[in-house]
Amino acid sequence: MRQNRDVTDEVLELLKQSNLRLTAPRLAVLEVVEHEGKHQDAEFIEQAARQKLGSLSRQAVYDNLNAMVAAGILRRIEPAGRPALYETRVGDNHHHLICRQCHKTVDINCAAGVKPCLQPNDDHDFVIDEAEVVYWGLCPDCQTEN
Amino acid sequence: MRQNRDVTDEVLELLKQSNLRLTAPRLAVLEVVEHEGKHQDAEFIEQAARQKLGSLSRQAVYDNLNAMVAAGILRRIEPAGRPALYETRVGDNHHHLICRQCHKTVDINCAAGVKPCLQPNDDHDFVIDEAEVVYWGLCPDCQTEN
DNA sequence: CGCACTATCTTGACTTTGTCCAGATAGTGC
DNA sequence: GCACTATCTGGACAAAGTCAAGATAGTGCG
Repeated sequence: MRQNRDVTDEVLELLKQSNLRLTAPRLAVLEVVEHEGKHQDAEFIEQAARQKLGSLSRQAVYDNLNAMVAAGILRRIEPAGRPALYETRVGDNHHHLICRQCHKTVDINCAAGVKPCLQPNDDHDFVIDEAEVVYWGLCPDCQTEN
Repeated sequence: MRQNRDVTDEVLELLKQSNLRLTAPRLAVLEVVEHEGKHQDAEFIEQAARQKLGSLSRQAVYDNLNAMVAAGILRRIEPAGRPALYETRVGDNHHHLICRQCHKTVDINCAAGVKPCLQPNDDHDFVIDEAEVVYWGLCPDCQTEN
């Protein structure tokens, strides 16, 4: 089965490079993350991908999400106290802005663009490879609701 | 019972202001977070506080940690994929640097010092109150172990 | 095309981290 | 010393995700 009409050649290439096979569950998960709106959690992805396929195990969803994060095809963000979210925009090291109330999540462009975009004054002799930034606040809708 | 010899008057004042009573479990939890080393998780705090008191329920630990975080006496950080950590240094909006391998966590002074220390180019009309930064890397020990 | 190799999927139990609930206990202000 | 209610206890429960073992199915190669 190759319903890869919705998956770019670039991504197919990435999958191949990581020895990741083109399975129906994998492509379904990928399409959900790419097209069903950004920053979805595993629960949503599971439901949507299962609907596409008819049936799909939870484990296949987690396996695929983990495999594709490891391969650099997806990016995972883990906001404090919330389930992990997945997105396809990788490689530009952008950041995230999350509403404290409704948890709406939007991308924030990173001025530097490359990791680590920030350098601490004192690195404690660590080798730092990433500066992860989460902005917290209230979205326009939640501001007026108070 | 008032074994508050190890708790500063300043903290006692903060507790009082938040209607937080001076209970043995509360003081034990506070002392652990203040003195047993920074950036400990709930599990460690529970063990250490229970040892101080003889017995202590898990729920009391979580209740106290949550209450004191809400009161601004403790700060909670939640590194991706890890249990929450607690620390007493509040009010200076410092950041954290975490080893990807052993999870050693150290404070990173924030240049600005006040929240939000970073402002995105485009705030999407959110009201942003905090920029949370986590630096990820390898600590000196874990660099050499490879 | 057909085979073998092994990545992936399925099912279902399990783990970790933490919350909810109800009743008993104990600080605190007056 | 009392009342008021914050807090503690014990135990069930919940969310998010992992582990394990066997069945299934992509893929490269001949």
